[in-house]
Amino acid sequence: MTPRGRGRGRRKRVMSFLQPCLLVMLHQGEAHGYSLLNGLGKFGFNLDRLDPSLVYRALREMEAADLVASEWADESLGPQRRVYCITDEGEQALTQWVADLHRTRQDIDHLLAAYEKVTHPEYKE
Amino acid sequence: MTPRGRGRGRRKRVMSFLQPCLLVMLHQGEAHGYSLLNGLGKFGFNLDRLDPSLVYRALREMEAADLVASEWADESLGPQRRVYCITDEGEQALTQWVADLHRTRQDIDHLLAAYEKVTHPEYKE
DNA sequence: TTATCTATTGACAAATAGTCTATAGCATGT
DNA sequence: ACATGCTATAGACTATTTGTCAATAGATAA
Repeated sequence: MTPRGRGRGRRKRVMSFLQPCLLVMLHQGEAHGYSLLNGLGKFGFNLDRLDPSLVYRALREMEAADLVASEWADESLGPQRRVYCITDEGEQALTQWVADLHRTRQDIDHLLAAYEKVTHPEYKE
Repeated sequence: MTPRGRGRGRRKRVMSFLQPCLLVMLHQGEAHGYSLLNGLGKFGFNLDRLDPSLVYRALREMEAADLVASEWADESLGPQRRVYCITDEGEQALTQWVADLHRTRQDIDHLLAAYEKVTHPEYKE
């Protein structure tokens, strides 16, 4: 039966990272949902487990927040596809995301350092 | 009135990071909830906005998952405090967390690199 | 015409996170 | 004695975020 090979795995951080990844891709140039979905592979997502609806939903949410804008592309080739591009507000939001991610990175480093300090103690006063 | 200075801010990543931080602290040595709460400041948490109940809940959840164990300490000084220590299973889980965080760190680096590549293009073919 | 791939959407359920309030012992000041 | 405040923990309830599933629909290949 193979009921959609997706899902069925344990839950993982997805959304927390999904939106910024999409924004970065749109920052690089406009694209439609399906191509963005496939592009996520490069950002560490496992495409076999990633439900497309998450991506489309994220795009719609970002559009509602005016971070992206979209319109139907009528190339009369294949099904209709909605093409997204990033807005000025989206670029600003992305700048924020980037700053946040830098901070998150530092926090992670700090945590890893705290862990490794106890695991491999060089000195003990 | 000052209705508890906490909360009232916008939502932030908290829990996703809370459990590993607590585990790392317990990896360093046993402690009770309140001291762990205060220790979170070193991991980038804003203690004024962090609701203690999140910490206690996280501890209870980790105990339910056998990652930590606790007992009441009866020092007859101040209110009863529950002292937690990490279990073997908790250490294993922490190892996992650490590996995950390394991966997350790489993913963030990748994303930041992708962003900065377009922001400051050196070459354009 | 049936199946498959691209493409998008909507409804719903589960998990996670956040807020507020309650409890209770002890310490300090008045 | 009493109010206030700090340490310490717990519970209920809400909101938000994630994850799953199923539906729709055009195009293309068998």
